[in-house]
Amino acid sequence: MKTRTSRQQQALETKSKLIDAALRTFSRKGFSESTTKDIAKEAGVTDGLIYHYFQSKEDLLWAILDKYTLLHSIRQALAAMDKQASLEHNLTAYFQALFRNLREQQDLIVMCFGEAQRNPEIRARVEEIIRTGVELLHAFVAPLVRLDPQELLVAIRNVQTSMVFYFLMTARFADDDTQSTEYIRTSVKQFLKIVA
Amino acid sequence: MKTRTSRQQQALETKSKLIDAALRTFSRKGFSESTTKDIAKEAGVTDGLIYHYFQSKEDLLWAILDKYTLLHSIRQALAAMDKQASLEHNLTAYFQALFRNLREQQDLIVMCFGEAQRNPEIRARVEEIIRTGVELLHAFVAPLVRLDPQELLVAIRNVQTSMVFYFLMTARFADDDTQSTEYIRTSVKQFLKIVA
Amino acid sequence: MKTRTSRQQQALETKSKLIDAALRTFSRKGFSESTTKDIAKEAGVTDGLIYHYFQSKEDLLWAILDKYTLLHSIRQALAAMDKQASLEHNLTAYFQALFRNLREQQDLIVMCFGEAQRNPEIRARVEEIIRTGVELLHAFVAPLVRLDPQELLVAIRNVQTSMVFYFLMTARFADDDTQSTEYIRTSVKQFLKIVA
Amino acid sequence: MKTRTSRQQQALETKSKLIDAALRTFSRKGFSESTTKDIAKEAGVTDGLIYHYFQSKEDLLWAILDKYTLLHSIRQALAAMDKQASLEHNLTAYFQALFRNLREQQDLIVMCFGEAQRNPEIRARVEEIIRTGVELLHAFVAPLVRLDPQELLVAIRNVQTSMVFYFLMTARFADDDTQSTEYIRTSVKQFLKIVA
DNA sequence: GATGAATGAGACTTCATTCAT
DNA sequence: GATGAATGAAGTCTCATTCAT
Repeated sequence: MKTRTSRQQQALETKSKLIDAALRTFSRKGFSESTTKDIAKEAGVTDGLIYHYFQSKEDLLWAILDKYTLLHSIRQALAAMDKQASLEHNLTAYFQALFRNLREQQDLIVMCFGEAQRNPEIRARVEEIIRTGVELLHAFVAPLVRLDPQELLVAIRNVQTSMVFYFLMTARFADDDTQSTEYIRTSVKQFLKIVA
Repeated sequence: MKTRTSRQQQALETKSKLIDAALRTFSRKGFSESTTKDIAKEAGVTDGLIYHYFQSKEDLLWAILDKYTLLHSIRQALAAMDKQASLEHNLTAYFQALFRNLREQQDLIVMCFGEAQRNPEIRARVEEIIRTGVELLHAFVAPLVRLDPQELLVAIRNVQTSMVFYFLMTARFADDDTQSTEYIRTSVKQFLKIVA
Repeated sequence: MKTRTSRQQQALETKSKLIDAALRTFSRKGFSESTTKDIAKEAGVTDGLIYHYFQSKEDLLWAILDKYTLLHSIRQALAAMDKQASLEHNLTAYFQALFRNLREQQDLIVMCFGEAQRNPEIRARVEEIIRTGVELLHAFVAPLVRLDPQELLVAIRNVQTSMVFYFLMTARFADDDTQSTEYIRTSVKQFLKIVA
Repeated sequence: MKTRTSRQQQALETKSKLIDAALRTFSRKGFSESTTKDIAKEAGVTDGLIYHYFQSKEDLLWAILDKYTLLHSIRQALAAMDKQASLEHNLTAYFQALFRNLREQQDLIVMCFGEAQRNPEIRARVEEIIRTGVELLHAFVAPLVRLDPQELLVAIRNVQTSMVFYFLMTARFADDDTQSTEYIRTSVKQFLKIVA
C-alpha cells in the first residue's frame, strides 16, 4: 500500500540524496579531496549518475548552498523568543538554539568555513549569513538596550562570531553540552555588561 | 669568521625560498589546489628541486609551520606595552599590533584557517596558538582587573577570536586601517566594560 | 541462454586484453622498463583504463600469474602419453610437447625467469611450477624404472631444468625445430641410461 | 707510515669501489630498480661522483662485466684437477669448486641471470660463458670417455646448466652445503652413467 | 533513470644527468 | 677529485567527465 512515488519523485529523491552525500563528504574531506566516486558511493549510486543531475562537481557545491541555509533556523530561534522574559534569558536561549542548529548543520558549517578562505563565492555566502544573523539579532536587541546602535552592532557581531568560533574549535568535539552551556552563560552575562 | 658558506648558504636560501613560495601558494589556492609546479614556479626553480629539500608536498606544509609562528609577534607586542599607560591604551596598542602582525603573516593565517577544518594537525596548531595567545594576554590583564579569572579567560578568548575573525573576513580586504582602528577602539571599550 | 552479457562481456575482454598486453610488454622489456603507457598502447586503450581494472602496475603482474600457468599444459602432455609405447617414445613426446608449450607461453616464461631473481613472489611461483612439474613426471616414470626414487628425482629435475634452460637460451631463437628435436632425442637417451 | 697511495691510486680505488657497489646493488634490486643514489650511497660517495668515472649508469654495468668473469675461476678449477685421480673424484671436486665460485660471485651471477632476458648484450655474455665453460670441461673429459663427442657436449651442457640452475634456485639460499654436496654427488654419478 | 567502461589531462614524484663550486 | 644543488623528462596514478548501453 505504499504511496507510489512517481518517477519524478524518485528523481528528486536521488538528487537530494546526492546533495546530502556531497555535503557529508565535502565537510569530512574538503571539496578538492572529495572525489565524485566518494560522493556517489556515499549516496549509494554509481559514478556517472552525478552528471545526470549536476553539471559538475562544483555544481554540487552550489546545490548544497541552495538547499541549505543557516538563516532559516536563526529566524526560527528569534521568533521563538519570549517577549515577556528577560533579555538574559532570551539571549541564552537564543545562543543555545544557535548551538543546536550549528550542531545539526555541522557538515554545512564546517564545509563553508573550510572552503571560505579559498572560494570567494563561498566566502560571500558566509559573510552574508553573518551579516544577516547580526542584523536580525540587532533588530531584536536594539529596542531593549540603550547602547549606541553602531556600538551594539559591534558587540553583537563579536559575540556571534565568538560563538561560532567556539563551536568550530571546541564545542563540536565535546561529548556533552556542559561546557558549552557554561560558556554561553558567561558570554551572555558579559554581553549584557556591554549593552546595559 | 668565514663567510664562505656560500654554497650551503645558497642551499638554505633556496629551501627558504621554497617554503615561502609554498606558503604564498597554499594561502592563495589552498593546499590541494596548489600544485608542486605552482610552488616551484613561484620560487623560480624547477619541479624536481622541491624533492631535493622536502620529502613530499605535505612536508612543505610542516616546514612552513616550523618556520613561522604567530606567537613570537604576540609576545613582542605584549612586551612592548607601557606599564605606565592605561589598560585601554595598552589594549588598543596591542590589538593594533596584532592586526599588523596578522596582516604581515596574512598568508600563514589564511592558510591555517583554510586547512584547519580538514587537517587535524593544523587544527591542533591553530588551537595551540589561540590558547597560548589567550594565556599571554590573560597574564598581562589579570593583575589589573577585578573580574574572576575564569570569566576573564572567556572575555579574552572572545575578544581575541572576534579580532581574528574580523581580520579574516573584513580587515584584510580593506585598503586602509580607518575601519579597523575604529573597530578595535570600540571592541576594547566594550571589553573594558566587561572586566572593569 | 541469454547472450546479452554484452556489456559485462566487453569489460571482461578488455581486462583480458590488458593482461595479455602486459604479459607481452613485460616479457619484451621486463617489468620495470615497461611503462603503463606501453601496456595501454599495446592493448589499444588509454592509460587511465588500467586503473579501472587493476590497482597498480604490479597488480597486473599478479593478474597475469593468476590467468596463466604452465602446469595445466604439463598435465595435459602427461595425460596424453601412450601407456603401451616405450618410455623413450613417451619421454620424447613429452619433451616435445613441453617445448611446444614453452614456445606458446614464451612471454610468460621469459617474464617469469627475468623477474624471478629480483621478485621473491615470482621466484616462489617459478619454484612451485618446477617442483610440481618434477613431481608429475616422477609419478609417471617411477613405476617404470628401477632407480632409487631420490636419485630419480634428481635425474628428472636435472633433465627438466636443462630443457627449460635450453629453451630459454637457444631453442626460442631458432627458426625451426631440427636442432631442438635432436637435442631432445639425445637428452632422453642419456636420461634413460641413468634410470635404466 | 702508511704507503702514500698516489692520487691516481686513490682514483682507481674509488672507481673500483663504485663498480663493486653497483654490482651489489644491481644484484639485489636489479638494474632499473637501482638508482645512482643507491649505488653512490653503497659506495660511500656522493651522487655526482659516478659521472666523474662513468659515462652513465649503463656504463657501470659494462664496467662490472669487464672487471669480473666466471671463466677465470672455471679455468682455475680445471687446472687444479688431479690427473691421477678418478674422473668421479675430479668431477665432484670440479663442481664443488664451481659452487664455491658461484657463491663467491653470487652477485654477478644473479645480476647476469636477472638481466639476461631483457638485455641482449648481457645474454650474449652469459651464453659465451656457458659455451666456454662447456668447452673447457669437454676438453678435459673427452679423452677419458668413449661417448660420441657430440653427445658428450649435450651431457656436459646439461649437467652444467642443471648445476647453475640448482645454485640459483636452491643452493644460494641454503645455510650449509650438506644438500648441495649430496646433490653434486648424485649428479656426478648419473653423469658418469651417461658417459661411461 | 541508471550503469560503469572509457577518456585524457594533469598531479605527485623519481631519477639520470649536469655543473658550479 | 669530490660535492650536492639543480634540471627536466618521464613514470605511476588519480579523477572529473563523457557516453554507449
